[in-house]
Amino acid sequence: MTVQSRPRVRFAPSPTGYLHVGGLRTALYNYLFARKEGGTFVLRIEDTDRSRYVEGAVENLIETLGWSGLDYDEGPGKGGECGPYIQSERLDIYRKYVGELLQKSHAYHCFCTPERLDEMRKQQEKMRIAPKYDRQCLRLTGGEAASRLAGGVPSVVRMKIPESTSIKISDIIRGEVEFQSDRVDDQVLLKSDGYPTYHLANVVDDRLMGITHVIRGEEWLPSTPKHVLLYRYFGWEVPRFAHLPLLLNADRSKLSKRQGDVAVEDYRAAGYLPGALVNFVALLGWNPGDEREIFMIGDLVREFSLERVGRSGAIFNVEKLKWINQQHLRRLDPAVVVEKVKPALKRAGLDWPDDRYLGRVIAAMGDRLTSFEDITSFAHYFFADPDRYDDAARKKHWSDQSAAHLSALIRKLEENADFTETILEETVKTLAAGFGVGAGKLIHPVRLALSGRSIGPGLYELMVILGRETVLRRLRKAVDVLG
RNA sequence: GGCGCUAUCGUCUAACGGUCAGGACGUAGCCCUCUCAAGGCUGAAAUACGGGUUCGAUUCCCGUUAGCGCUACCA
Repeated sequence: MTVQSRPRVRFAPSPTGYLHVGGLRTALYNYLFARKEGGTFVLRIEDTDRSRYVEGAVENLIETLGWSGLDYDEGPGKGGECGPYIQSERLDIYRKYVGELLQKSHAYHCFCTPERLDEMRKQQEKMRIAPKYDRQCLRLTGGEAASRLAGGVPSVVRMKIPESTSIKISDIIRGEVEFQSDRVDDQVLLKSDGYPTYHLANVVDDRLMGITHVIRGEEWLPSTPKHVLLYRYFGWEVPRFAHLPLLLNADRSKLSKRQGDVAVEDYRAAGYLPGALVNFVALLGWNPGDEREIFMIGDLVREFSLERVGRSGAIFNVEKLKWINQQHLRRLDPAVVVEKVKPALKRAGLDWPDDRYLGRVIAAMGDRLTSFEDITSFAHYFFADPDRYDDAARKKHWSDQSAAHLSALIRKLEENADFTETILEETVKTLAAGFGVGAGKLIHPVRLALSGRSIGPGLYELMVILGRETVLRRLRKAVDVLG
């Protein structure tokens, strides 16, 4: 019996610009698993491709992860026993382990030029065989290799894949998966620029950082045999694997830019709540086993298990996200909504008298808001006089008598001392009765005059919030403009 | 092409051999109503196909098909 130690997991993104929602979900499942099991969640930056490095991407990644509410225990800016947590700062470590592989003849130097490799692949394709390194440099004598190395010939280090064996991996989500070694390429481990490739750095770091469970996207499944082999070459215990189903575009291809927003920042900017986005992506591939759908992050921690993660890819459906966001929004304290809505209003150049006013607007909008940004469009008229009148609404609700009706209402409102919902309702209804029409014949044109549209909160509530002065101004303008 | 993964309503999913195949988003209709939301009720909507195994397959096995992923000195 071995002592069951607390699990350690990691999220290991490469800093290519922004946090992808697929990455968010991978991070989330790692986070949930760690928190649920009382383990440790590590953040590691995999920046071994210098050509793809984006300035500021690491900071942005950390910031966005923080916004999402996924706090990590060890990583850049946080420290920990196993640092540094940025791979470009660990080059010496990788070189050391490559040396060990070389010494054990589990790896070899390769001097083939990119041009030659290119040509080789073309030939293989022409012959309709699987593209695979032809091991030309494996046949080099030790002396030949040494002299080329000494002569400064550019080289890489490749791992030597054993012949005719099968590599079985056991995946928590997918069960047993078997690969034939003859189908596996002699993977480059160390590039000619001295940087490691993902495969080497990933295995070495996972080992050195004590990672017990590798929870990552399904796209890594085909390269897992290489990783398993590396663990064996080093004599290390292989961690548990869990390959997550992919997040998909509407056409079922791997979720990508160009088919909608894929950056967490995009959803943040659109006014979605972090808790809602997290709730939504959690449900893409996992479910609690019953019919609950609305979860705060703490609930997710309590309920999560890798066993309940599905195997098939899931389409990122924004409609459902909107609904979930709305569900989260209505559970929020109105005072919080007031604060959250302010930045959106400022960005839109809209002004408001005070918090009390904002509170009333939000109360009036009720469940109509599906995001904080909505207030700038759906509730625009609470902050500025309408500059145009919706055509469809006008056609439907504005009649030849409307101007006369509104003029009469204006006179009534000028006389009325009180400006309350009750009084207003009575005024409008009495007036309508006097004209011999239904209240709707007045209500709709008035709403159009006040808001420029035909949708929104109840009319009397709207009038009270706007106040007598604004109401009168807008009514007069409408009579003037709409005739 | 090779290798691998996957396959339940349009979408996210439940069912771990026996259910009228359930829920949610979306959608249609009705109710409520000054509009729009919200809410309530109702409806349409799925086990890819073909073989097995079994008294009985969504469920287990095989095949086919389809989709996706990987096949870089990218991750």
